[in-house]
Amino acid sequence: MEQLTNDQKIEVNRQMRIYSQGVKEIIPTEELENKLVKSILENKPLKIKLGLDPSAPDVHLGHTVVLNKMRQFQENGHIIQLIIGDFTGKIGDPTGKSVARKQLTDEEVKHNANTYFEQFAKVIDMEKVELHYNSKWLSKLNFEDVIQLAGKITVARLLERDDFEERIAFGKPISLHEFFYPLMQGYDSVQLECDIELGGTDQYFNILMGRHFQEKFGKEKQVALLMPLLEGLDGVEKMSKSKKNYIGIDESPNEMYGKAMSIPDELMSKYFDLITDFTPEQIQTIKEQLETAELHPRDAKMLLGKTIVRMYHGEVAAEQAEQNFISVFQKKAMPDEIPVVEWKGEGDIPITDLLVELNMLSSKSEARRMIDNRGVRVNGEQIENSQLIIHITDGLVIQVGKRKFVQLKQKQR
RNA sequence: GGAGGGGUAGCGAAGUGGCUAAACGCGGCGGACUGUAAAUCCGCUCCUUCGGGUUCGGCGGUUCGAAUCCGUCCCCCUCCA
Repeated sequence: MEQLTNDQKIEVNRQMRIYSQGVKEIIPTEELENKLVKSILENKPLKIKLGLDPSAPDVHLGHTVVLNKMRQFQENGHIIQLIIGDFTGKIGDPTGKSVARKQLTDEEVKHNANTYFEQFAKVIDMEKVELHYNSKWLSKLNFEDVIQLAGKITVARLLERDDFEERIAFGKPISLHEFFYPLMQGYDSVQLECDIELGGTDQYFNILMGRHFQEKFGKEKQVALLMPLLEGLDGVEKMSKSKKNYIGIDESPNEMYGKAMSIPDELMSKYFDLITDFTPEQIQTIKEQLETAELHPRDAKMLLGKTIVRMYHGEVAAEQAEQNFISVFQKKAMPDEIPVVEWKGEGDIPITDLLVELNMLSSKSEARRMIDNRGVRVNGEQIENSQLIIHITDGLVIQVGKRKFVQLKQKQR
């Protein structure tokens, strides 16, 4: 810090402030500062690593927590290194559940990677990203290399990982190959000489492995920058595709808005913190108003919903989504836009068959139950008889539950 | 290599020959209330042409009848070496 001019000091502090925002943990903070100093003195951008699992390409708001942070680095001229874990993906991150992971073909990996990129482009500048596939170096290691790598870490150290600890405590199996996941991920950092690795707090262990192995290989250690995990719509579990508690950044404005409205109240400020583009001051104000009950939680949520839609679909879509929500869910009107399904058959059909054929429900039994539970409406009218035969007419609106609507359009012949 | 324990619905967990399509809890879904929040209450939670059909790790057998008994295979855990 001493060798810096005043302006440069200010710059370091400015960046430090930005990067610390919303972060759960920086390990260690001083090193991040040192790296920034060095970067400025040598006029050399820092390399920021983000590892990606190639098997689940749907990008949701949970991912944007990290992506937003990436963008901040990018905006200050640092380099993002995206690593597609095509090799690692074959092993499977230890999750306790995925015992054997499906082996992806090269095409699938490519396709998934592209899906990521298209969606990432909504948050970061993909033109300026450095792209790597870790099979490039990992697939070249022979058994001896692997043993040597394994020799640089102790079993006790590996067992510290929460997930392993837990599984041992509960008598759950751990396959040996799972131990290699952190090794490989750590080796990636060695290869790419990463300065900083970003990730969710669930990546704590893996990211620290990067530091460990860099040191063992005589490289400068990377700084771990851990973002909080964003709980999904259920308010309990981490947002994830498999839990179906996510808001995808590709989803339609109405879906996004609606889902935002079902987020538990307690999570409001966290969402504002982590996934909106508001300034810290704006967020602070919202938090205070929520606390003093000046702002109704529902209204805060509407603002959140509108903001999310705006970020991914623009101002106009945001306004429309809000209007749609108000009319459909607050005033219980029909939505403006109902998915239209062409219907080739004509005449009469049992209601249960219709629901299944429209893919609104998965079996006739389910349809029958749904009707018995008063969850089905046709043209706004609640159906009470599951034996009902429906006469198809053009424009018929079928509703299942509160959210699922379909409008029939008779096919012209 | 040896000894023991275990595999039941999305998950946890009862059930050890018919009354079991399988208790109970969680989760999920629908309804009421509301703010598509929380809490609460009610209902549903394998398929079905409503006759029945297919389910309890896989396969085969015993039996009028099997999640339950027998054989075999697969998988998991614990302890000993």
